[in-house]
Amino acid sequence: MRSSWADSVVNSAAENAAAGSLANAGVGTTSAPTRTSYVPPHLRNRTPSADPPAPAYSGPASGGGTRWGGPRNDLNRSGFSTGGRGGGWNSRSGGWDRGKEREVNPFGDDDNAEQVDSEQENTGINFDAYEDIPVETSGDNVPPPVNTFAEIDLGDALNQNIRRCKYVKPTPVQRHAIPISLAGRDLMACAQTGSGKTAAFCFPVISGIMKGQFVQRPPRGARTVYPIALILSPTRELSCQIHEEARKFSYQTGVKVVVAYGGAPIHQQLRELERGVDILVATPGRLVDLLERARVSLQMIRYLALDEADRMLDMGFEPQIRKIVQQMDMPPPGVRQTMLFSATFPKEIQRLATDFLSNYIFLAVGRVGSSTDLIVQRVEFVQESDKRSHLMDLLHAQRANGVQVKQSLTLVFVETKKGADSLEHWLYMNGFPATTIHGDRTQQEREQALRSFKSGNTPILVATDVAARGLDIPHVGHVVNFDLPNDIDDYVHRIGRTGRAGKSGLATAFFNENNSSLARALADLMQESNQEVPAWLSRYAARSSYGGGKNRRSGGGRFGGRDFRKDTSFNRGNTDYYSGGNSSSLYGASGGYGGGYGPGVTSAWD
DNA sequence: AAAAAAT
Repeated sequence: MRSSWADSVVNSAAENAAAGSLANAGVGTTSAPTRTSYVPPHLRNRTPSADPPAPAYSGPASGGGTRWGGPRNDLNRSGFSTGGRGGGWNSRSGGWDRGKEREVNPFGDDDNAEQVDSEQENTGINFDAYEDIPVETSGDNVPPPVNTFAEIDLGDALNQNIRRCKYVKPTPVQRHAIPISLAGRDLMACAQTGSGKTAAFCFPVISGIMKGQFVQRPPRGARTVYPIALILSPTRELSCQIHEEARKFSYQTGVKVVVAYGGAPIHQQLRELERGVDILVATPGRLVDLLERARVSLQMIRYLALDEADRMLDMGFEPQIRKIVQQMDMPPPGVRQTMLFSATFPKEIQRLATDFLSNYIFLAVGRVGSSTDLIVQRVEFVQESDKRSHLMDLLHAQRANGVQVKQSLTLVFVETKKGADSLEHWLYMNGFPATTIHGDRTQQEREQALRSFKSGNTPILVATDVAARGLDIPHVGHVVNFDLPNDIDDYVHRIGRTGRAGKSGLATAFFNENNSSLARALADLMQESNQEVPAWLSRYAARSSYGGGKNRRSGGGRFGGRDFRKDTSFNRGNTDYYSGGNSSSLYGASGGYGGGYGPGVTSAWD
């Protein structure tokens, strides 16, 4: 049985489904297929007279609905009975009772949002660490930030979940991104994970789905589902994590969140989809599969969010993303609302991303604890042949220091999958319980490894870059870059696995001649974040030509990126990007934003 | 050159 709220509201629009592209080929409906054109969300659900032509559907499935949701009184009449569900957003206080018992409580508490669970410590965020974060916004008519959740009308159910999550007040990225998103604007946001970024794009989407009336469902029996929001991420584990968070936020809102990713049996995911989906969280490959099977249609997408957007648009992913966003049945920019989030945003990628955006706002949020350096970064010169024994020394020292194994996890990044396996084996042989996560392992093994690491069962995780981005693993006290990445942005993401949510952390890197191309960027980054830069590293940095190449900091300064529309070298002859009304605002205690790549400015990361 | 992402 379908159980997304949308299904409960209306079961209609057979003619649209029948007319809709490939998705419904062969799916028989009893109504005459009436070709209708796409109706943008802002034009839907007006008064009956403003609606598109009269509903044509008179099939056997229901007593009839209207296309695009129809007027509210109509929803109240037909929708509730067909779904057997109560409530709508206009009668929310009395509504949504059905399904409450059946929805698994993702908080694991007794359903009382007000109850304080003292056992469940630190699920929240250290908000004190966010006080003086610099924030920069640019674009036309930027909506002002909010200071409290109360200022925004997200709805009772969502507010209750916010309390359950112990979010007391919005983080900087939430303060700025939520009003922008609620205003319906497209957004390119440079913000650290672990500071409530997922919530920043989930809250407005959930709230919008709850309040919106853009409802569209295929006729009963059609196996195609029509999510209203799509969230894409570059790794399966990250998609899982976003799904888990989104489920908390949407608990008892009636908004249904489903995740789809590869490496896992597709049938269970298909079953979940058939039960109804409003928000689909997915990795690109599996989504393409679902689209080609016509099990998912993007026709009704109103919100598109790309997490780790710079990764999603880099060489490896770009074709797939273009296919999903531009070559299937997704509404174009300006019709859908698009939000791109990442901790780093190279300018080349920003330019690429404009293909997906419409009159967007750029938002940059400085690093967590920019004034207090929550992550201590160390670089040590270690020859390849000495790396293992050097790592062993670090681990022994850690153990000797009485760092509780269960309390402090160590994440070791290596360059290759083979290298990960062999290092894990060697560690294990030497008495350090370790596991590994990389793309050559089965999905089951990957998820098992992550669970085992998180639980402290194997407090050392050897990982490739599959674990570099977005994963929120509490208690990672130490990130070791056993092999340094070639790109400074990857380094930034990797060390961001520690020092999460305002907590402190340590990052150690093993550097040798093989990494000389990274020297300059690494030295700059460390200096910008007030780290001690070894003299030998500075010498390497001075020797290496800057070249303006890949390792140049994408944003410089305190942010993970700056709005490339302000960079003349990217705008020569393109006055569009200068189109007036560029408003810019700077919040924070660190003084005016200097711009450029000058030294001495605190760096942004993650 | 490596990593990730569908079967």
